[in-house]
Amino acid sequence: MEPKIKIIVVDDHKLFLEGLCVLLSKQKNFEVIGKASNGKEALHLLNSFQPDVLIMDLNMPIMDGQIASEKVINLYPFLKILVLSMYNTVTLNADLKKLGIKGYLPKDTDSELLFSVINDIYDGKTYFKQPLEPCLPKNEFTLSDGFLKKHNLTHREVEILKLIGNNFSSSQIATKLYISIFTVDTHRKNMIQKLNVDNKNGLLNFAKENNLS
Amino acid sequence: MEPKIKIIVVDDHKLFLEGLCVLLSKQKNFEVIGKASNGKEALHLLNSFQPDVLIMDLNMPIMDGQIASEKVINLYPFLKILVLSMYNTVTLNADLKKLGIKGYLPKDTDSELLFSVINDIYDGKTYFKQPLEPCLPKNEFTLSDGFLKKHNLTHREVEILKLIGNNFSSSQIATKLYISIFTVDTHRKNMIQKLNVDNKNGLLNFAKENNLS
DNA sequence: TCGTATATACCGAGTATTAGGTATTTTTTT
DNA sequence: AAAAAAATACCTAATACTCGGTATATACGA
Repeated sequence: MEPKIKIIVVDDHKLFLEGLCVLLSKQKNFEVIGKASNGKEALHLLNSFQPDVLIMDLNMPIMDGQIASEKVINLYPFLKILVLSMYNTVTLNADLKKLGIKGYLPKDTDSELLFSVINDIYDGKTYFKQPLEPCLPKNEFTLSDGFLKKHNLTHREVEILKLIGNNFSSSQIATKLYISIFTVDTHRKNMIQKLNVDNKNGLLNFAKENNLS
Repeated sequence: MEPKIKIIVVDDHKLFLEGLCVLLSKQKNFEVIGKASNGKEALHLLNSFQPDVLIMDLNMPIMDGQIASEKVINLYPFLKILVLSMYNTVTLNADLKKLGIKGYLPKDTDSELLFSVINDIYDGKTYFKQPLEPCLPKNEFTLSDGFLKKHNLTHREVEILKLIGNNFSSSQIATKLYISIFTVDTHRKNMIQKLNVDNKNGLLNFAKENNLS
């Protein structure tokens, strides 16, 4: 029997951390030798334990995953790091590659893919999941009428809300939708009232929290 | 031996979903009888299986957790729903209570608390974790110098960035920090350049993605 | 068909942000 | 002590957002 792949997992969401560890431990060729809730704890752990693969969440308090990864790589250049994250931007993958990280996966992948990527990385390969910008345009289809009713929004308003969430200005939105800037302003104004937020930033937050961007 | 508590888990992050299910299954008085990746799937599942407790994520694509919960409660008024979420706002708990949901927990709680809350809810109690606004002020202490260096930001800039992330206007920030609005503008301008974002909204996004708010 | 909801467009006045600067003081580092 | 970095303050002009309105055409349901 070949030796098990030794893994340390770092994530601040404790439920996710524990769940993931159990999931990995159930695989017969993986062994979770440690877990940490933030970058600092992870560095501490690495003083005592040397894993083959380090699974690291980005977006953690105390010490951000990217910074922690940087430090880890400086200290242990041959340690293979797999990054998990919720957000994915166009430049993120490039940044991670430059850092010397061996792989990236979004948090909504299924476990089978995770397992195979861990094996691949252990074997010296790399794997970077591409962000799917053009795919999943979050069109009308995915928006239930329930969502509209719940927030008392109309289709057109949500359409504009998405554009606001994607950081377009009123005049840009007006151009894009072939309507007057006054109309865009009106819709924005109405949404601010309906959603009970203070200003455009509130709409931006709402869009982000409801995955409208 | 008393009967096990039957549970269905709904979450779009597949890794989290699988991990959580395994975690729950390992407890001897829980039995996971189903899992779903969105509200629609959950409603489908409930046609065939009746759990004692439904664990539901908010913030899902296809069908949002809150809407799904509403529908579920209409169909099965006696089903106990426990909501998990990453974001927590002041009004969220109130909304959930009004809906008839039995409990709320943030996603970074540890498993022990989750287990005990599931038991409590099963026993007819409710549990709503209070949002901790004043706590965790994300002060200078939690911000590593690494973070500053990585993004080439200064302490003062991050201080202002946090306030921008918390939706304060330049003039409000100026008042709060006892400095001129011009100074705030300068810092904002510099950060927009340093972080390579388009405008204030970009800063808002950056703040949000880096947990600065 | 009649009302309601929706989408559209406009006005004015005030406030905020943005993109170019320049420039001084304070703090930190060498 | 000198140099570099950080924080401070100011200017102008353009653009964007906000809040108080009003108003019309169109689509949709009872």
